[in-house]
Amino acid sequence: MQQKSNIVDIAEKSGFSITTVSRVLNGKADKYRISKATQQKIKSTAEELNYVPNEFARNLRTGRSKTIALIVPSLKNPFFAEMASFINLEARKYDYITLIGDSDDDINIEKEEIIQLSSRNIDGMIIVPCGEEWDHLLKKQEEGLPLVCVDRYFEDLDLSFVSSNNYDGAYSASKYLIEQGHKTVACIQGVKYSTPNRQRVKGFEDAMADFGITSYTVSGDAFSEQNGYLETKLLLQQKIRPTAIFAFSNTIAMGCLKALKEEKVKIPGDISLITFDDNPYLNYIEPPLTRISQPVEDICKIAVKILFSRIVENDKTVKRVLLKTKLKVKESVKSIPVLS
Amino acid sequence: MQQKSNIVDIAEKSGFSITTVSRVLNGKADKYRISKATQQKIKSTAEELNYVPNEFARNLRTGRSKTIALIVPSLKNPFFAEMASFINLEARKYDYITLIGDSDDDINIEKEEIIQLSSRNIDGMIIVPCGEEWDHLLKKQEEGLPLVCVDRYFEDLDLSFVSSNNYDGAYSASKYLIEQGHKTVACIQGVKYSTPNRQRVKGFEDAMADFGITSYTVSGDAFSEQNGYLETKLLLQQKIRPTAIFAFSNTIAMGCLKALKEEKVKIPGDISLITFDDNPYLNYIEPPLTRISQPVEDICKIAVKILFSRIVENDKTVKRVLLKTKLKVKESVKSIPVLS
DNA sequence: AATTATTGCGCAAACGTTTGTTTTTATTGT
DNA sequence: ACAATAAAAACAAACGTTTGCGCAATAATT
Repeated sequence: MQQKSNIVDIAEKSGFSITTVSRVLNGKADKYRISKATQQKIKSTAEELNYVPNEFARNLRTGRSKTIALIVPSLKNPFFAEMASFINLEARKYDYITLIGDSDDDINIEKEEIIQLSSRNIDGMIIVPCGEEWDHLLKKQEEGLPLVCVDRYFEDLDLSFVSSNNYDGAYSASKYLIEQGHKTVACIQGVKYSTPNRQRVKGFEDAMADFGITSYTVSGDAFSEQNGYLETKLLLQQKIRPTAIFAFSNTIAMGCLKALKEEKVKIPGDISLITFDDNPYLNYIEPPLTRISQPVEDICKIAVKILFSRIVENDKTVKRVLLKTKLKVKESVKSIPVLS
Repeated sequence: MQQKSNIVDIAEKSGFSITTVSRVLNGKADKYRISKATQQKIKSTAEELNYVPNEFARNLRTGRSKTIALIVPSLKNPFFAEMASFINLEARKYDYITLIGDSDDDINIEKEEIIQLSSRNIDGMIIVPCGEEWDHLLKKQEEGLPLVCVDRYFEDLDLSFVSSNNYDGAYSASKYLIEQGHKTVACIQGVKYSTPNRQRVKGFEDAMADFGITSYTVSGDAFSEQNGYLETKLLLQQKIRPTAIFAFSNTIAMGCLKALKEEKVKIPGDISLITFDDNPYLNYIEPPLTRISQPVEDICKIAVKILFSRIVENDKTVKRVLLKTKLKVKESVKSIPVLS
C-alpha cells in the first residue's frame, strides 16, 4: 500500500525547497522565475511519487475549497434531480466539486444545511430556496458567500437569480386553454409565496382577465403529489366542474392523475390537463400531457456561470435572469367547439 | 459583516485555553474532566460567537474528512437519483456529507471521478460500478478506502455489496408471465456483463426452463431508453411476436412504451409488458405497469451502514447482501386463457 | 504534616499547504 | 574590479484544528 506522498517528500527527493516545489506545482514557476530545469525535475519527481495535493491543507491555507454547494428542496423530485445533475456537470468544468443538500422543503433544514455546508468553506452556493425567508441568505451573501438562486427566488433583493419566465409560461398555457375553448379553468398551485408560484398565478389570472374569463379558481399550497391529489378531489366535488386543470408542477400533475383515475374521469374527454415542467414519462402517460417545459439545462448553465463570475472575478453585480419556457402541445387538452 | 469566529476567539473571550475549548466542543469534556461550569461557559460563548468549526483544519489534523462519495451511472435516471437522495440522507445521520459523482456509465469517467474524489480525502465510497472492470476498485480498497458497491457489483470479490435479489426478482416476474399463460416471451436486458443483469437473465431463463417454455429471447445491451426502444422495434418485426416483454429497467420500459406507441401496439391487449424498478409515474401510464419493485431505501440504508461499520469500527469483513424484490401486479399483463 | 491521588486545565507540536519576505548566487554595467 | 541589478531559491509564518503530555491546585490518605 503506497503511502500518500506530500510536497515535503518531493522537496527532499528533488533536492529543492518546499516553497519551490509548491510554486512549480501551482504553475507559478514563471512568476517566481524558477528555471526550466528545476521545473522539469520537480514535476517529474511529483509524477514519480504519485503526488496528489491534499486539498484540506491547501484550502486551509488559501481559504478556497474548490467546492460549491447546491441546495434543493428534494432530490426525489425529478425536476431537481435533473438540476443537480446539470449543475454538478457544469461545476466540474471549472474543476469544482458540488456538495448537494436536500432541504426537504423545510426552512429549518435549509438553514441547518447552510450552516453545515458553510463549515466546509464552500466557495459559493446555488440554492432553490424553499421558503419565504431570505434573511439568512442575504446574511450569508454579506458574509461574502457568492450566492445564486435558481428556480425559486426573491424579487427586488440584491440576490442574483436564474429562473424560467414563469409569468409568460403560465400566461401562454392559460391562453392555450382558452383558445381551445375552455371557459371554466382551475389551477392548482404550489408553495404560495414562492416567486415562481406567484408569477404563475399572475400569468394565469392575467390571461383569464385578458380574455374575459371569469370562472376560474386557484387552489392548493404545495408542489407535491399529495396537494395535486387533494385539490383535484375537491375540484371534482364542485357543482360546476372545471373543464380544464392547470397543474403548476409535474408532481402536482401526478396527484391530479391519481385523483382523476380514481374518480374515473377521462382526460381529455371529461377534463383537460396541462402542467408545468417536463419529464420523459409525461410522454407515456395516456394521454401524453401538454405542458410548459422549462429550460432546465440553460438555467443551470447560466446559474453556474454567474456564480463563477462572482467567485473568480469577484463580479458583484446582481444578475436577474428569466428564461423562456416552451409550450409542448400533446393530447391532454380537449378542443371545445365554440357555439356561435 | 460578522467575521467567522474560530476556536481561538472562543478561548480568548471565555478565558480558557484553546485546548479546553476544543475538548468541550468535541464532547470530550468528561474524558478530560473539565468542570460543568467551564463547559457551560465555553458552550455559551461558542453559541454567542456563532461558531462553526472549520472542517478543513479539523480534517487536516485528524485525517478524516467526514465526507463520503457516491458515484452513480447517471443522476438523471430516477432510480439513481432516488438512491442519491437516500444515501445523502443516511450519511447525514452520521454527520457526514456526500459528494455525488456521475460516471455517465463510462468506465473512464468513473476512474477519473474516483481520482478527483480521492484528493478530497473521502472517508469512504459507495459506488454503482458502471463497467466490467474492478481492478481500480480493489486497488482503492487496498489503499485503505472503505468501499461498498450498490445495485451493481461483482461476485466472488472481496468487495462488499448490497443489491436486490435480481435472480429471484426476474424469476418471479417470469413465472408470473407464464402463469398468465404467456408462452412466447422476450426480455430486453441492460448492460450485459453487469451482475444484476446476468442474474436477471439467469432468473428469466431458469423460469422458462422450469416451466418448459422454449420460445423466448434475450436481447439488448444497455439500461437506456434507446435500447428499450430499438429492441422493441426489432421484436415487433419478428414473424412470431412475443406475447409479453420483460423490460429489465424503468428506462428500458420507457423505450418499450415509445416503440409500442409508435407501432400502435396496445398494452396489454396486443402485447404484455412487465418491468424492473418502481417509479411513481408507472402508475399513471396507461395501463399502469406491472413491475418488480426494488427496495431502494433499504439498499441504501444497509449500504451506508456497512460503509460506516468499516469507517468507524474498521470492520473489514466483506458483506454480501441481497434484498427481496416485490412483484407489484398492475394491469399491463394480459391473462391468456389456456386452451385445454 | 507529608505524601499521594485526583481534578481541572494549558503548552506546544503537528497536519500539508501557500506566500510575503529574505537570502544566496549569477549577471551586468562601468 | 566592484558595485548594482537580476535571477533563483529558501525561510518561516500562517491557516484552525486536535491531542500527547505535563503541571498546578485541591482533596484524600497516611
